[in-house]
Amino acid sequence: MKELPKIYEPQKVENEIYMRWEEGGFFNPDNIASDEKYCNILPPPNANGELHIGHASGYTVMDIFGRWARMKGKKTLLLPGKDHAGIQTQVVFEKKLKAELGLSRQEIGREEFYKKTYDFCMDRSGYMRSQEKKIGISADWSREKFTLDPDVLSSALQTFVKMHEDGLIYKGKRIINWCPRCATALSDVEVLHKDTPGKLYFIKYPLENSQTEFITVATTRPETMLGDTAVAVSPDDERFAKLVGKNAVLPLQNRSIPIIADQRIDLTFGTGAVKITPAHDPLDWQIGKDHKLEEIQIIDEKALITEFGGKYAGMTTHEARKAVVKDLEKLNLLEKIEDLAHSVSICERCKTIIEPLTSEQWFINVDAKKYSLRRLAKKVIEENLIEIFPNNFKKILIDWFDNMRDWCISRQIWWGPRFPVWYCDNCGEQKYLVSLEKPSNCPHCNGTNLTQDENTFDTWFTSGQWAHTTLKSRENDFENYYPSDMMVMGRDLLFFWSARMIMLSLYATGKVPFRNLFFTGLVLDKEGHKFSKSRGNGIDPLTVIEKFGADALRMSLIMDSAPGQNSRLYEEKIETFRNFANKLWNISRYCLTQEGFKLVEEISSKDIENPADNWIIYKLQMTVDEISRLFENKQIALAADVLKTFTWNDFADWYLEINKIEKNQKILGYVLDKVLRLWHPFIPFITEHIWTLAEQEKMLIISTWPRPLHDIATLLDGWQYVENLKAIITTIRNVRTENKIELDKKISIVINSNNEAFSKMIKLEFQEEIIKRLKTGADSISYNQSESGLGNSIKRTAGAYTLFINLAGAINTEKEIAKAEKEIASLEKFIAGLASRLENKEFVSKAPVQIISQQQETLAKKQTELSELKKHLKSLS
RNA sequence: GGGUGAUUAGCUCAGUUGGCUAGAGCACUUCUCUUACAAAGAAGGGGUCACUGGUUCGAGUCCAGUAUCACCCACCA
Repeated sequence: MKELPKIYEPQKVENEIYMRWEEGGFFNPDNIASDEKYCNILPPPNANGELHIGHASGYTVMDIFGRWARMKGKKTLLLPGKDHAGIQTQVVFEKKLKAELGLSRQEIGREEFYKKTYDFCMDRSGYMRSQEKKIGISADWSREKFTLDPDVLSSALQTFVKMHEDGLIYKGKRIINWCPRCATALSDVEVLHKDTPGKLYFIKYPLENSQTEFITVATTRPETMLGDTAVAVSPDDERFAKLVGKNAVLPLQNRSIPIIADQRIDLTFGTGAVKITPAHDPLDWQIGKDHKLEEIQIIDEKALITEFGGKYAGMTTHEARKAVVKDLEKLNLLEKIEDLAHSVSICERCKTIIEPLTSEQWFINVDAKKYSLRRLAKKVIEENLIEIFPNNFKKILIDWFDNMRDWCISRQIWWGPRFPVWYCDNCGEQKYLVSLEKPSNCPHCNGTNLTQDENTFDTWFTSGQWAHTTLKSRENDFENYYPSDMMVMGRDLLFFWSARMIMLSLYATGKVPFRNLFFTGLVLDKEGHKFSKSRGNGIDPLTVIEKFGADALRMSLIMDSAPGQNSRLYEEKIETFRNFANKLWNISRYCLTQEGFKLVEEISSKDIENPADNWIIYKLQMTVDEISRLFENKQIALAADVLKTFTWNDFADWYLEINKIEKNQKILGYVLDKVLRLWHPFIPFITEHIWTLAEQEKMLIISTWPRPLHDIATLLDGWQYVENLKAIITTIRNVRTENKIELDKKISIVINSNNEAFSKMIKLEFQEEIIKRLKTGADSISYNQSESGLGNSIKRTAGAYTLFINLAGAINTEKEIAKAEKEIASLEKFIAGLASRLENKEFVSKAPVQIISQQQETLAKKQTELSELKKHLKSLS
């Protein structure tokens, strides 16, 4: 056995291990023969940058479940990919183009821009792929996909064609969210709302044919009055009842506009009268539709005032607001201005203020007669055809579907797939043809000059189909792996992505896209802030991996947090898991350097030679059971915690120490074998590395998950013996520390027990040797069933035994008395509580028998302890 | 305006179907470089589980309400 370093050095082994996994073909499910399958289509990160810690967090969760499934013998497919990320990538790449070449996209033209952006995405994808490998994700790279891959895309566009045939698609002029900077329409979810201090302007609109009467409206956006086509009041508002049906004169524009009544007006807000601008406000647009009002577009797509804005034409909205307010003041029509906190819509990508505009766009009717996307999506969730974890997200998703409005899917950007919609130059835009391929001629007039629709798709239209389109390009994959078992995503993608995937996949395939939907929380910095570029608090996964190793990063991302709950990440935390990895390394180092050591896959009951073997096998059995149960419940953080306790506190702290004295290499090899397997999904690199050092033939990644060990463990008895032994040792150490006795000063111990447990001390020599050598400093141990002549010793209860520890005069009597008194007080209190509970008739009649007998046992034990302690106190004073 | 989550040790957080005196990591105190590991070992100290009620034999856990914080949704002009 070659010399092993004292410190585990992940940097030296991780790359090589990943390469061996890849070359072994273990990520490709085709190489696994099994009837059981497991599939997780990985969420595609945006191919325009690099991985951040949030990606790493999600990937870790996915990989843990994936490796677990693989070890359970399932044909396991983790399918990776990248998203072209329409608007975001265009924003990123335009900036890059400007910074590096000083060019705008208009200057290089649509075709060239698309080509350059594509190359950019390919380049980033390559880099991001290398990052994903560093994290250790066991994905099948031979199946990697990009949302713009021809097969993936064509499958997604077919859904559009089908939807069009089914009447779910319509094109229409409607009010939409317009980002003036991105120069495109946005869907509702791409708009953020930000509370901002603003002003509420009260403007007097003169009544028609009157010099003295006015109706006063309140608005936060006075410039939009240029496009007003009505004033609305509540039908229940008596103040204005007599004005309904009359007209007002729109100041500055001198147009006559009707005063109408509408249920949607809140008579308690402002003056109760609202100016209606159908072209520039969503609610006004609705009201305008219902009252057949004219729409006057006075703000254009660059957020400038149009020709319909009269003398304000060409101004920005900001300039127009100032000018309008000033002019109204001059006319004495501005009644007052109040401060008002209200919420402003901004673009999710560039934070520019959204201008609501009416515009010709493509929409998906999410509640069509023939097929209601949102109702059917809601139904599968209600019926638990998709299990959502944690479950509280289920209600949020259902509520969202209930309130969902039609989905605007057209964008006026260049980066992304164009609509498969064709217009004939002859027939014009009124007649169009939907077809994946460019038609050779127009079905209406046979003309051959056909041009494609300029619009590109909302990026969520294609990524919303990722769950099934990715499986369509290889024969049988769809049949084999759809629906997938697991989908993991950050909770911030709840509406953007999970909702769209459920709707679109359900529609396109008739089946749910996945059976389990697992939401992860956000990863925050040490202070609980989001990681962001502007804050400059980002943690680069690669830097962390370089410093602490991928395994430590993985552990720190999934442990100490509850599912769906946000968690914090910082160096000290990662360090503790790096320390754990090192602990596991040294445990293995000890094992591997033992004479004749090897990993052992199976044992039988006759391999158990001493009580410690018995004990550790029992503990291992409990751990395997517990971890398997927790995995089934998707509680991976708790599973890792249970395993950590077993590894460190049971195996390393006790079994290894005892093993140095009572060697049984077979059990040692067996336990380490199981420990490595159980840890592998969490920390694949170090476990695989140790596995290799142990000269295993097959790699750990494809080894089998430990079975429950009941067949062996049930044969065992007396495992509690070691628990008692631990108590004895701990008690002696404790007494030593309390009395400040140096370890090299030897003490003598008398172990006394007048109960049955004493007779159960199966192997006295074994016990004696261990007590002496496990840092107790005991040099003589004797056993006695009577207490006479032990008055000079410190007396302690340890497990089923009473110890008399003779410190050879070093005893601090005063301290000992104080301690005994304190202990007696707390014991008495505890016993009183327990006794009264056991005397309670209701408790005895209603509580489960198990609980009652447990508590009776405890009571008896504590009562004995108390009386012993009292005797001890008496002997001291 | 609606919703969700959080509130447990000095700090960061676990706590599964309600059940023995509520746990971990970090930090803290004392001791130890003992032949796997000082990135470690040994022994400790530290908590009215935000508050008020309720259900229950039994509540950190379930229910109702209150407070504070965080996040999400929303067409309050």
